[in-house]
Amino acid sequence: MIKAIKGTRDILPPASAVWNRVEAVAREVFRTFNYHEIRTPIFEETSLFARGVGEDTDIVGKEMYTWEDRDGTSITLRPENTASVMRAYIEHRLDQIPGVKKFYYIGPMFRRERPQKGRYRQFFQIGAEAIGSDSPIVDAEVIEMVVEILKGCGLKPVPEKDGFHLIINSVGCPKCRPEFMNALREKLATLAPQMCADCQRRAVTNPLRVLDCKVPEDQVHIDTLPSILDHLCEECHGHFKIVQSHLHGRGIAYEVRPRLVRGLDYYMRTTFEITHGALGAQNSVLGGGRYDGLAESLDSKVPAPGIGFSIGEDRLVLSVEAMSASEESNTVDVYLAPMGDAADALAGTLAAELRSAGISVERSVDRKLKRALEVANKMGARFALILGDNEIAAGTYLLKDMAAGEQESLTRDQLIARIRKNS
RNA sequence: GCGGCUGUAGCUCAGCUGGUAGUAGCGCCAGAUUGUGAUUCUGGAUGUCAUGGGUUCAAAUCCCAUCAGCCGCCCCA
Repeated sequence: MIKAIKGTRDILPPASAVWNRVEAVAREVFRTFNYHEIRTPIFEETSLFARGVGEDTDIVGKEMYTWEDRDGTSITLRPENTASVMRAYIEHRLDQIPGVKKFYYIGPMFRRERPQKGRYRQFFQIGAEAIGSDSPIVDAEVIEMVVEILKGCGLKPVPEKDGFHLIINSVGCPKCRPEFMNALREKLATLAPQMCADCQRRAVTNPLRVLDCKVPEDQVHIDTLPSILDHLCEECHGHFKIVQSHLHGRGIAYEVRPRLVRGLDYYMRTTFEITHGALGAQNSVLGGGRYDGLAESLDSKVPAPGIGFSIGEDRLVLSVEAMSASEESNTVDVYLAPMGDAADALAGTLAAELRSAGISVERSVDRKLKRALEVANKMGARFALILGDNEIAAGTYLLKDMAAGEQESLTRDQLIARIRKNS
C-alpha cells in the first residue's frame, strides 16, 4: 500500500473544518488590521534561505529539502516564508507603496526534521509581515494582532492550563549584541565546565542556547549569566520600552524573558513567542520578531525594516481541538429521500432549488426509505425530506425533523421557510 | 541526525511462560413481509497479526534489520 510519506499527513474531515475555521478567523483579523494576502512560490533558490535565515543555522545546515534542478540551480522547498516575502518585496519594488506594507500568508513549509506531535516535515504556517517602518508601535500592533487571532480561535490569554502565554524580549542590534555575546562567552568560559554536557557543547557552538537550557541543576548558573537587557544600547532600550508601554496600553498581558532566544539570524530588537499548555514539548504556537537588516542582506538597495510572525498552524489546530473537544459537527441540512422513478426525477430539481437558497442537501440514492432515514440519522442530518408517489400525487413534501422525530406535510412554497426557521 | 516506547480487523483492544487470531466492544453491511431512523433482535463481511529476514518440528508471541507512529534530545512554528 502506498502511504503518505514520513512527516506528512492527510487532514481529513471533520478535522479539516477546524483548519478552515482557524484560517477564517485569521483572515478576518488580518482584514481588520488592513493586511493583505501575499502568495509566494513554494520553492526558491537555495541561496535565498541560506542568506536570509543564516548559513550557520540548523535549518540551513541540515533541515532543508534541497535538490539540484536540471540546469544546475540549487532549489529548496521553503522552510519558512519571511525570506520569500522579502525577496518579493525587493523584486517588485513594493517599497513604492505608501505607508507600512502589510502582508499575510497561509501555506505549507517544509523542514526535514524528525517528526513528532506538532512537528511535521510539511507543516503549515499562518504569518504576517509589516515592512517599511522601524517604529516600536508597529511591533506592538503586530503582537496585538496575533493575540487577537488566538483569542478569535477560542484560546484564553491566561497562562494556566488551557490558556496561552506571551513572552517578549529584545535581542539587541548589530551595535550592541556583539558586546553582549562577548560578555556571555567570557562568563561561560569559567561557568560551562560546571554545567550539563549539552551546555558545555552549546557554550562553544551556540552560546545563546545555554540560556534556554532546561536542566534544573543548571538554572542557578544560568541565573548568574549576563542578561541581554543589561547590554542593550540606548536606541534598543528605548525601542523595547515603547513596545511594552503600548502593550500595556492595549491591556495585553506578557512576560519579559531575557532568555528568549531565537534561532534565525535575521532577528533583531523585538522578539516574541507564544506558548500553549496543550502542546507538550513542542509548546510554542508561534514566534516572531523584528528583522531590520534582512533586506540589505538580500541585496536590497533601499532599507526595509520589518517585523513579522508565523503561527504554527498544525499546533494552533491542536490547541483549538484540545480546547473545544466536540465542536458542532457541520452536517447536511436536508437529506432527500426520493422513492420511485418519478420522485428521483423530481429530486434533482428540488435539491438544486434548496441549494440555491443556501441550504445544504444530499440526496439518497437508496430506494428504501428505511435505509435513507438510517443514513440521514447517522450523518446527523437536520431534516429528512421524504418524496414518494403519494407526495407527488398530492403536490406536497413530507419534511421530517430528525431530532424531534416529527414530520409535517408542506407545500413547496413553505419548504424553504420551514427549513430555515430552526437553523 | 541521536535515545526510549509502540505497531493484531475501519477504530479501541484481548491473545499468559512459542502450537499457527477473537461468538470481544464500537463501526460497517443485510434481514425481522410491501413508504419511516435513533432502542432492540438475528445474521454477515473484513486481518499476508507493520514489512523483510532468522531461531524452531512449530512464532502474532523469541532474535535481527527496515519502515511508520508517539515521547524526549538537537533545533524550531
